[in-house]
Amino acid sequence: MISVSLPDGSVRELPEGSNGFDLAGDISPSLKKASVIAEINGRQADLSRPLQGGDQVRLITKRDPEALEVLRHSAAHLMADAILRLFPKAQLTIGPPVEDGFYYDLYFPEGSDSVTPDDFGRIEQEMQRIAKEKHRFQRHDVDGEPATDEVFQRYRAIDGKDASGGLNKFKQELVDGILERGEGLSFYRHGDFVDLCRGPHVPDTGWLKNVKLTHVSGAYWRADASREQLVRVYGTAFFSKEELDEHLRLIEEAKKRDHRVLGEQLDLFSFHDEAPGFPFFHRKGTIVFNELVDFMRSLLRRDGYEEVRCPQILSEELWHRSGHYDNYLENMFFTKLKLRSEKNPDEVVDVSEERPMAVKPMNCPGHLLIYSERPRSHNEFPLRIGEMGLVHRREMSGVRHGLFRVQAFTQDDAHHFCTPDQIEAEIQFLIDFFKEVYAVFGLDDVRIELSTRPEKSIGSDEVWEEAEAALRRALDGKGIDYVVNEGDGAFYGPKIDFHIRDVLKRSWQCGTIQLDFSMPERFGLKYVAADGERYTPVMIHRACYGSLERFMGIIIENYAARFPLWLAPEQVQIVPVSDRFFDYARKVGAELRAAGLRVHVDLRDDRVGYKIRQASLQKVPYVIVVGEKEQDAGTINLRARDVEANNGEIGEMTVAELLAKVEGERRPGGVSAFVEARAVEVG
RNA sequence: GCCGGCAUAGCUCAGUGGCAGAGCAACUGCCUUGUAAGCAGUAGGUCCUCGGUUCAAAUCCGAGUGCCGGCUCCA
Repeated sequence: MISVSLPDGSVRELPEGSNGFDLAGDISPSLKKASVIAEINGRQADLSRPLQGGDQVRLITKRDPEALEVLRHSAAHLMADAILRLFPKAQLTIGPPVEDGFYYDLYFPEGSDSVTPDDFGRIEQEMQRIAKEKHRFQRHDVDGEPATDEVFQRYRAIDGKDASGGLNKFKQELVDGILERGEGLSFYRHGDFVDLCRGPHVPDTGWLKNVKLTHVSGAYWRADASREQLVRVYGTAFFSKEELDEHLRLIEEAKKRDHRVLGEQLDLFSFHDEAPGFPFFHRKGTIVFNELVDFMRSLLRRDGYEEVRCPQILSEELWHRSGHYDNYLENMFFTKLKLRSEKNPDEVVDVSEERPMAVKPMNCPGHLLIYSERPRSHNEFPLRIGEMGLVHRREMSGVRHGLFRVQAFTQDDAHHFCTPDQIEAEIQFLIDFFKEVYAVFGLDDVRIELSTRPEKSIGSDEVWEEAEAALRRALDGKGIDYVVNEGDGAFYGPKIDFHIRDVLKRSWQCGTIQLDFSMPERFGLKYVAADGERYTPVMIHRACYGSLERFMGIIIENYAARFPLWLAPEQVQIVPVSDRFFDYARKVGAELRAAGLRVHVDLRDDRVGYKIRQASLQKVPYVIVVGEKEQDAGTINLRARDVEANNGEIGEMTVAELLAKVEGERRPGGVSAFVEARAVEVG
C-alpha cells in the first residue's frame, strides 16, 4: 500500500501502482467521472500516471479553470488528427490552448490545398467520429537515446511521411530545442495519431464531443515574419454542450452588437476613405459623445480638477525633451510646410523648417508646460490638471478597428502633481473615482492589474520600491484583489490598469493610472515645500474612459445601442395617429423640448405601426402616440422601449406626469421609473 | 508592415466573358391612418482606382487604395 495526501490535509491509502483514476474512484464515483487530470506535487499529470507513496495529489475536475485548458489542448490534438486525414500534405507545428479556445498552426507546402472555413464542416465531422471512438490519450516518455526509441522513430516516420524532405522541420526544431535544454521528450497518442507533447491530456477522446472550429488566420513560425507563413486554425471546446452553445450564442450576440454596424444603423458615426481610421461623428453620435464628456466634466468639477486645453501641434523639440521622439516616433504624425514658388505659381515646394512641428500623440507635455509656467507650492497639491485631449497616433495598417482602434481620439486625460507621501491617497481617490464612473454604465466587473518595474527602467531603487509599495498599499488598503504583472510597468514608473468585463463577458482595458518620476525631472518641474526648499513633484498620469471613442464603442456594444435615457441621442419620438393631429403632436413636442428632452416629432405620411417600428429599430426609449382621444383630453399615450409587459404600452398620462416619471433616468446612472415600478410589482 | 478574404444603387446583396438586377431606404401620388412594415408609381450606377488580356471585362490578370478576419499566447 502507498499513502498520498490530499489538499485538505487528509491521507488516503491505496494499493501499490494506483493512479489518479483509482484515487478519484476511491473517494467517490462522481469525482472519478468529473476528474480531468491530477496535480501531483504541484505538477500537472495525466490521471493514468502511477502515484508514489508520499505524493501530494490534487484532482482537477471539470469545474477547475485549468481543466478547460487541458480539454482544449486535447481538442487541438484531435483537430490536428482530423486535418491530417483530410489534408495529408499539411505539416503540424504547435497547437496550444488560448483564452477562448485553441489553435493549431499548420504548414502547407507549396502547391498543397490549405484549410479554409468551407472545410470546417468536414473537419468537425471527422473530429466527431474520432471522439466517438473514445481513443485513450497515451503518454510515452523517451527515456533512453532518442535514436533507439521505438515510438520516437515511428513518430518521425509518420510525421514525415508526405513531407518533401522526409521530415517535418518544425517538429525537428522543437525536438532539437527540447534536447538542447536537457528536457525529456514525450509523446501523446490517440488512435493512430502521435504528436510531440508535454501533456497532460483528458483521459480519452470521448471528452471532446463539444468542439467547434471558429476561424482561420495567418501566422508565422515562431511569430517571426522572416520565417515560414503558417495557417492558424482556431477552434473552441467545452465540457458540456450547454457551455459550448452559450459560448457560440455570445459570439453571435457580439456580432449582432458590432458597434460598427450599429453605428451606421443608428447614424452615429462613419468612416471614410479620405481619412482612414479617423471617425466622423454625426449629429446623434455627437450627442452621445457630448453626454459622456459632460458627465466626466461634472465629476472633474466636483473633485477640483482644473480643465485646460492645449495646442494640437507643438515643436518637435518638445517631443525630444519628453522622450516621445525617441520612444514613440513611429506612432507620431509630423507636419510638412509647403510654399508656392514665386517664379512659377504652379510649382509647389517643401519648406525647409528650422523648427519642425509635430502633432501631439499625448497630452502630458502640454500639462507640464502649464505647470512650469509659474512657481508652484505644496499648498496647491494635489494639483489635478485635466483635459479632454484629442491626440493623433499613427497605427500600422491592418490594426485599425472601428472606434476601438483609431488614429485620432479624445482622452479624458489628467495629470496629478503631488508630493511622494500624497501618492497613496491620490491612487485611492482615483480607484474610487474610476469605479464610480464604470458603475454608472453597469460595468461592475472590474479587474485590476498592477504592473511593476521592467528590466529597462529609470530611477533609483528606493523610488521604485516606494512607488510600488504606495500602489500596493493603496490597493490593499481598499481590500482590492489584483493581479501583478511583474516587469510590465512603464519605464518611468509602475501602473495600475482597469480591465472591464461587459455583458458578453469580454474584457476591455479602459482606465489606467501611471506613476511617473521621469517626466517632471526632464522638464525641471519644482515645487516649494513647507521647509522652503524646492523639490521635484511626483506626477500621476490617469485616464478613466481611456479614449472617449473607444469607450463609446464599448458601451454601444454593452447596451446593444439601447442607450439609457440620459445617453440616448433621441429620447422621445412623437407619433401622431394621422395628419389631423400634427399640430397637437408639435405642441407636445415643444413642451417636452422646453423641459430639455431630445424629441423627434414624426410628421411623415405613414401608418402608426410603421412609425413605431422605425422608432423601435432606432432604439428610441420612449414613443408617444397622440390621436383624437389624447388631443381631447390633453394627454399623451406612452410606450416604453425597456418595458416588456403589455408590449411596452404604458397608457395615457399628462406631459407633467411623464416628466416627473423620467426625471430620475435623465441623470447618469438613473433607472427607468417604469421598469423599476414593474420590478416591484413582479418581485 | 505581414498573411488571407472582400469591394456592384444610400443599405443588404444577386449577377463569373455578351442589354446593370432584387429587397429595403429615398422621392411622388393615393389611403386618413390607433401601437413593429398600407397600396401604386418614379428616380437612383465611374460595377473602388489605374493598367493589362480579349472582337467584347462588373466578370480574367497585375498594381494601388480602403474595408473585414488574424498576425501577443511558442509541444
